[in-house]
Amino acid sequence: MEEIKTRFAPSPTGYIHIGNVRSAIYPYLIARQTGGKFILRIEDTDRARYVDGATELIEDALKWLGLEWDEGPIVGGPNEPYFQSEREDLYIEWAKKLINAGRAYLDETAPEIVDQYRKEDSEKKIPFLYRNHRPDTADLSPEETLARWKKGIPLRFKADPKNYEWTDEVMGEMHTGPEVCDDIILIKKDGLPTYNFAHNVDDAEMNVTHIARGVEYLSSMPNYLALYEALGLNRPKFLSLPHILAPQGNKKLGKRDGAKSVTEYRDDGVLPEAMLNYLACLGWNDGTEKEIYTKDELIKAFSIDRIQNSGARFDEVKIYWYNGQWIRKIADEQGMEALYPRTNGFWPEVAKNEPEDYKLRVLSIIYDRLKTLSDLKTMTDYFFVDPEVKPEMILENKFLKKLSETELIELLTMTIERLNDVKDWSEDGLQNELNELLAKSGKKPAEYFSLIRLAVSFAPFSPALHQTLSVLGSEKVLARLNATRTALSNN
RNA sequence: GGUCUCGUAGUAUAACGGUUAGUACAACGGGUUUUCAUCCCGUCAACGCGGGUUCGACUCCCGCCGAGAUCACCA
Repeated sequence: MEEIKTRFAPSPTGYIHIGNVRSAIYPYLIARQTGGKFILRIEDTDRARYVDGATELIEDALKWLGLEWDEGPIVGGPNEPYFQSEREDLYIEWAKKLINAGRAYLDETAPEIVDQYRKEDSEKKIPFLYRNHRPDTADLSPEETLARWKKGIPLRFKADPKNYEWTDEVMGEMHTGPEVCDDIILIKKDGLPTYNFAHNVDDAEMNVTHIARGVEYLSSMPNYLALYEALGLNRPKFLSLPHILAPQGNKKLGKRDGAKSVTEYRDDGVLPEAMLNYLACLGWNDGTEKEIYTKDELIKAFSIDRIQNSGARFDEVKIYWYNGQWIRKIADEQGMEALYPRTNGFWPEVAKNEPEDYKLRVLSIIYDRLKTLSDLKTMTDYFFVDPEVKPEMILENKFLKKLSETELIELLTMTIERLNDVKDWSEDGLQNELNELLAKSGKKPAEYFSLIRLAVSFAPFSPALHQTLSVLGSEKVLARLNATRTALSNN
């Protein structure tokens, strides 16, 4: 039984955004599911578009998502190197096979001339095919071609115009006619291969069994199949993955649409589990109503034939929903201690020197309000520093505005006096105290609790009152209640 | 223009000839002793159009319409 091998083969032209990372996720899942290998290959044959450091960005994103590769940069493998720019000799070798087979020719036609051909055909309203404009060098014998070929002379494939049929694992049975077969460039003027040639050579060399990539390559398939035949290669399985669509319009999501990099979501406090879960389920489902998948569950449940064949729109609102689910899932299943390390770097500046166990307690009462970890930055200040006292926030509160200032002050006084004597500041203990205070106040819960909540936090929202007070502790609570009472008195 | 692909609510999807067309996000309303959120309950909302085939079509066939991809010495 042949070992399953899949690959992700990005070009180092910048960061990986959520529009293209899915073509890493599905191959990864296929490899893991079958006990096969997942290869990372860097397709850097376009020197003009090469961006320094982009490879690291790609590696970083894959690692964060948990898509570890078995062969590729850093880890090596049996087909090193995994950078196409370092495999130049190999492509030349394979190109010579094509020359010897009479299926490749030298072409020094200037790009301007090619443009001219294109224009002429367009005016004649016939489809532009380069094979209708083959130069004289196309008739040279393999020996002559080989003898004249040197770096700097582009090499073209000699197409075999006919019907092609193949199976796309996602799109189904495909067939095209001879009109789409053309002479594609194999080796460029700079001596490096084009994508069209290099990736086929590499996939063959690396024994890739499943080629997954965006649907934009679907229309190039006949030319690739011609190449397979000319080289005597077996066809792997092909998966054309539909595009992830931009928020507006129906076009493929790209950087121009503001597609964020995968790691930008990491920096915003999205968990990799949530991102992987969401992206995997954007355009795939297992037929059940299950929504939340761990990586292992995805590996187990994934199947190629349930990949959606229409484009799916990326929904930032839903990724945040997934993230909230995952924050709670980790806390509830693995404990707050497991979630806590993930919050590193997401606390407000004022929490910098606070003890870990205190922050852990804050997290434990506020985690179910988080959509992203970075919400901690804006939601927890008052746990670490005394809030600015703003009497108007109390006076204008929808539940409190009907109470007089005198009443408010009396309620605060009553609370301060009672809490002064309380020794048990546990959540349960405070729950009881607050219930008794509420009864004694004669106010509605919304009135009394809102007052105390605002008096100690001056925040638009906060966790349950007894939890908030318990975590803050008697000293802070009493000081803040006093400060608020003083401010109201002076108002 | 040639070739190819796609088409269920605002979004993501289920259904694989017979269901009141299911689910999730969003929106809206309600419930849980305050707020925000979680959680729970509910409401709104979809088969692109037109022909066939069939006792019966979201499902099969044809046409149309709409959307997208591709036609580079970019990948």
